[in-house]
Amino acid sequence: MDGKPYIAQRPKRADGRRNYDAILAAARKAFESSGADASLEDIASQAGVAIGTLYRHFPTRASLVEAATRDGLENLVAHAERLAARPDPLDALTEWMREAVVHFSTFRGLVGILARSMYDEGTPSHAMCAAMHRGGADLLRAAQAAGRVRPDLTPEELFDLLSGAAWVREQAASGRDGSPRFLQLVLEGITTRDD
Amino acid sequence: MDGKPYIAQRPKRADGRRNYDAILAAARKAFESSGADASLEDIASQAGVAIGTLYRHFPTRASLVEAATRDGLENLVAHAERLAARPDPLDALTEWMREAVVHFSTFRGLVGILARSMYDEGTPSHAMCAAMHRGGADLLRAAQAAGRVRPDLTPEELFDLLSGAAWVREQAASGRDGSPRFLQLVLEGITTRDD
DNA sequence: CAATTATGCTGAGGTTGCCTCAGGTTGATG
DNA sequence: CATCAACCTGAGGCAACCTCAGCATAATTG
Repeated sequence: MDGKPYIAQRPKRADGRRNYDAILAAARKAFESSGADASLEDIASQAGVAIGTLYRHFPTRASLVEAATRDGLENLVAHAERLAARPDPLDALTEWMREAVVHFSTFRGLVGILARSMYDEGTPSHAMCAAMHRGGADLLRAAQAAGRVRPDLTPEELFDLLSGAAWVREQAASGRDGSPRFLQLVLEGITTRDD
Repeated sequence: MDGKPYIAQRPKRADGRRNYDAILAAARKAFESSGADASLEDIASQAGVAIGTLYRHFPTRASLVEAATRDGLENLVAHAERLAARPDPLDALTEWMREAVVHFSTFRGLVGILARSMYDEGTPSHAMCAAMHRGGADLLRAAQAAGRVRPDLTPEELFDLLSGAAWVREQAASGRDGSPRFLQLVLEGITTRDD
């Protein structure tokens, strides 16, 4: 428990900011094409920067991943808040889950990182994961209150299901993406039957 | 399509067989404690063998993983056949899925390897995956024929669900294993309601 | 029981990726 | 323009991967 975990911050000097941005751009590209274990030295050289500079801005791989995915996940959280206003809470939950699966599988290896961050404070991505947890939990609660989703489902379980779907999508690299159907089955499984 | 993919075979000379077995034992231990990306040099030295010897017997990591998991998965397939004789086909399917999840998550990283092998011939584990596919598909078909499982569920989808559960279990390393509940939710989701 | 041979073993070494840190450079500030 | 904190560089130590030339030995054969 030593204060706050490092969240990469935009540096103050102009050259620092330039490099920070270049590294981030290179990292996004590399992660997307090679997964979360892309070579950091490649990323640095793609960004036109020495390896030490990369480590200055992003002391760990996890911190770089966090920075590279922050925007997308922030959007996801924001979307949850917007969806909460929808008249049909099951619709809202469904749409959000679909979107979440896509964001969770932005690149190979991300779901695993997020899943671990979810319950491990002191991880760079933990704050964002906690925010998503809140957003998802709210949508779930609303759907349950409306009697549309089985009431014994917890947010943790929801995220397990979600992560499972994202993982399936991640594996899908070439061809055959089973995640839409996976999610459909899960959704039909957790909704209450209106007979 | 070049003949058969390498499946590690027990070598002919006595010292060869000794080393083969020692490597396999060391590999099982290492995979279990460090995951599928355990150091091969560590494994070799634990087995009391030079690194070249390990590569002689197992030219790729995948071939070592295959050999290390073969027995367990063979048992799983055999069990599917035994279960097929059960009077209640839903019971049989349920029990087999539970067991499969455990075997799929023998060590961190295995599910991913199996999931990729499932549809990629030319992978060492492909043969075993195909056998499991058959076994699972038979149990599924029986449960569907008995009207106990939704008829539109394909074996591929079943394996996606199964792999998702195993993946969740894999992540559970410390505390919180969500896979039993995951599987329960999935099972309740795919069974037909008898109202 | 050699002699022969195929099978197997060794471990140095090339390659890549990780990460650190001592020393040099430069943007910001007054 | 002088100062200095912020920043950058890249060599180098470490670990893991994988290959291969040369040596060792189990099995076989006469």
